[in-house]
Amino acid sequence: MQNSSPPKMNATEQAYHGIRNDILTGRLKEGERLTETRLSDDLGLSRTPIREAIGRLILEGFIERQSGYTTRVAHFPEDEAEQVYEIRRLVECYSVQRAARLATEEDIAALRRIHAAMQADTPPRDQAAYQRLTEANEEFHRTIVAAARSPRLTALMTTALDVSMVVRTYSMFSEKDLRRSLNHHAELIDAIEARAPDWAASVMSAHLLAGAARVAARLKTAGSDDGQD
Amino acid sequence: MQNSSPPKMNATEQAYHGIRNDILTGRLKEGERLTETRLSDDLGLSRTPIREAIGRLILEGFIERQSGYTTRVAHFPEDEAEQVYEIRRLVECYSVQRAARLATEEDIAALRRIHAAMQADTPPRDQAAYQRLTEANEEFHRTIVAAARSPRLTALMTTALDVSMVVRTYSMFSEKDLRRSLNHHAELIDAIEARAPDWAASVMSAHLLAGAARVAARLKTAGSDDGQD
DNA sequence: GCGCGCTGATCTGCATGCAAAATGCAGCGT
DNA sequence: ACGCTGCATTTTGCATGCAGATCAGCGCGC
Repeated sequence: MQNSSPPKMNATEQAYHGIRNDILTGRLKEGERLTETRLSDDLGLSRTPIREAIGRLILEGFIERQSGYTTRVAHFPEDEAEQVYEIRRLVECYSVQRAARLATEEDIAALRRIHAAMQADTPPRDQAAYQRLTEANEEFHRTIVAAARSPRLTALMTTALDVSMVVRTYSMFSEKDLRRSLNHHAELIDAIEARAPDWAASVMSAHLLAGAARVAARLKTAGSDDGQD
Repeated sequence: MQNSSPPKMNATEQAYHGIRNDILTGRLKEGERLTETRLSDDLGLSRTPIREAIGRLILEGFIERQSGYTTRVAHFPEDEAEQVYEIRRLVECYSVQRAARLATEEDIAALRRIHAAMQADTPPRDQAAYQRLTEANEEFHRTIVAAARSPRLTALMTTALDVSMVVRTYSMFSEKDLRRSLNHHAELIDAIEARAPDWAASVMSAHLLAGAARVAARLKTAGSDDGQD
């Protein structure tokens, strides 16, 4: 199910995304023991890329080393999604504050470009459009963090935002949600361009709290049909 | 200079700490190109642990992949230390808020134990005492984050707090600073025990801002005698 | 004289081999 | 019947080998 769509990816990335995906979709259950050999067999790769992927997943908290030679899938609390949104709120509100002070014209132009692309895909006509929206959204947020000109934040983001995909949000946005999200993005750009850090931070906070609320509402109703890609 | 003190460490950790140390002390200069072969020669290890260390250092932002086969030491902005303290403030204030709600009796007992050990070493009589203080301090903060019961936060912390050691702060604390820091710690424990999230967060904020101010003051005066160990 | 393509050297990504450490199971002793 | 010790197996950590990609310097053409 995840084999053919991204054609160009080196073995380590394949291993990383493959294992992570298997954890998120539940193919690898919480607490299950992992061995490099089995994973390398399952994914058709050698142990080296598997090792590197496992190392990263341990750093990110998806996998835990118990003692010596025992490695297990981590156990996730039920408030995982809420946690991710809270942490993103901390990091991204701060980032956008800095971005409002430090963003260059190029940064702002890039944001506008991404925003335009997202508008063109709203409402999304097919699955591919959803895919593009999700990726553009990530790119948008990543661009803001990059505009904050802090290598530390960027490094944190590659951990935290990747994690945020735990809940592949965009595929469950209603059109109303999507439009609101787009409006937030537009307002964020305006606030950055106006060099108004507090304005930008407030919008970002609303943006992420809205996202969190949507996920929370969804988790309350449905609990079964996840794991769609 | 970093070879004999920690006797038990596997090759990957050795590589990680070795390279990171060489970057922090300036032995590897900003922008310098790195090759696995040279590093493995320098550190007397094979390429495999070097590769894994490089991978982690890239995630943490110490090293950058330029294009294809070119890997360089990252370039650090001058406000690096300030950045680290700001990010820690975001993450740790939030952590201690959660800790104030979720900490167990064991967590609080552990904090008290660490605190007592730090008091016993204050004022520090020798270099070893400084070392112990630094480590106990890290352990204290890590314990608080762990008490927040959020794997995400913990994962973030292993990136962000490790980074914070960029500035090996404790060796430049005056006795007054040390006492204030200890008082903060004591107050943090009390606030957590009293289940007072906002109180705890405020103290943590003060604690880290005080630390940041100290570093800032130091960077303003001295700029030469760093790189001690 | 200067730019461009080409070739050799270098470097990374990945696979595999090997030794040491850990696991777990069976047989022994109590 | 139960716990413990010892051994076979498994698993990781690290080293090394190899192929493809990249880089750097040279010669050729303009």
